[in-house]
Amino acid sequence: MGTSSGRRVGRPRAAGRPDSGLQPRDELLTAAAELFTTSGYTATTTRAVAERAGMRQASMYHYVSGKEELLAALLESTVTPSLAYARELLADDTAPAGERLWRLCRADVELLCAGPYNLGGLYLLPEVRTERFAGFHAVRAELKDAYRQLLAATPAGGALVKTELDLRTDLVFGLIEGVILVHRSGPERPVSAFAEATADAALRIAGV
Amino acid sequence: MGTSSGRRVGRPRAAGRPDSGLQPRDELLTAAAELFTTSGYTATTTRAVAERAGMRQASMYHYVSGKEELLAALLESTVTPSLAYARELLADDTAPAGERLWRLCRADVELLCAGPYNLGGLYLLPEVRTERFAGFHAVRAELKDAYRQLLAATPAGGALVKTELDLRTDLVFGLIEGVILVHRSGPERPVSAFAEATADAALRIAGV
DNA sequence: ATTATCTATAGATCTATAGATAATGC
DNA sequence: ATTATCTATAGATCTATAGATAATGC
Repeated sequence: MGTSSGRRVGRPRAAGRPDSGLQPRDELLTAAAELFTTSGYTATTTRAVAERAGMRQASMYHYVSGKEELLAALLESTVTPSLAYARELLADDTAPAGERLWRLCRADVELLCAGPYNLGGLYLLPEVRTERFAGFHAVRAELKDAYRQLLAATPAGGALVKTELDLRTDLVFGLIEGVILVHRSGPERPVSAFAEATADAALRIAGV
Repeated sequence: MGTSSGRRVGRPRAAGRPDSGLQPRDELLTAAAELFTTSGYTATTTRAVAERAGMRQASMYHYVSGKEELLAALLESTVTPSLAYARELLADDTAPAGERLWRLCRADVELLCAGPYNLGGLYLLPEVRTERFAGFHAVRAELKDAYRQLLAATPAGGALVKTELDLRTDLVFGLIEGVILVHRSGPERPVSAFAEATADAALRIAGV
């Protein structure tokens, strides 16, 4: 029996929304993604999230402990795919490091620009500095370290002392994140071309 | 009679704070800058701002119409100095365009990283997209246009069609803004060296 | 019986205004 | 008299819990 179409256990929902086909928790995440990015995290109320997900405010607590949990899940979802790809690239010795770095940059920009919402900006929220989001920070630090390792493996990068390598890494990482934020202002541009141009720029910065 | 030391008209403040020497409105702006960047804009209450500025919540309304006005003023203060410098550079034909672009990048990074708070991140707030902040957007757009003009005036930039020029401008502007945001994570680095490295990177992106 | 919802609400805010008060200025 | 404050508060939230309810499952 499919979970989406069959009758479900429990009291029916009050507001008869068309069945999205998503699990309730995913409905909440989708709603949160839209509201957090368009209205802001703090300004978004639990009621707004729940209602957009098709349930009443109190019902949300059946699935998540509150807004923070939604934010944590969304943040991790922005970095995890890039990190998985970065790990693949680190393990692959067949391609030169410069080319692998280029691919990582392109993939990172595409993943973050392709989504319907600008989740990339959420990591700047002051709340995110909290211990509560240590998981996200760990994943992001690992991603940044992958950039560093790929950079270090290039001919140009191999010649750098640690301080210099850290600086280059920050510049490349800053470009990627900054470009994602700026991209929103001009979304009429095709993402794939933009991602490639950014990857080119990253390599120029890296000095490869 | 100095405004800072002499007795002042009006009922004395309740909480006896040391006289900061600032005008009350500036005390509010300073308090808001700190709180907006550390606790977040929406999460910061009017009470918190007023109290940190040394007055009671209600007294704030004597100087500003609310939080929005404070945010608008802070945002403009982050772009106005860079824009003033950009105008100077545009008018100066003695130096080559590439060098002027380099100086603008360096100044922009220095101005935003040198301040005690990371005001640069505030422009990403969803609230800022509102009509209320049209003034800030206008100033920021003018600054971005200065980048574009300097880029176009370089030998490499002169050869670009409009689409290409826009792309390069976005990449350079994205680098500058992204780097400012990333910088916070490693503030043990001297700002001036960092600003110069960023300006170098910007020129490499520009293809100059 | 189990489950996913709902309704209702206590307790804790937060903003913006109204009106009182304590200084200086003339 | 003018001014910069203060205290008090109405009205409008918002979060998280308690307890009721309406389905399915056995």
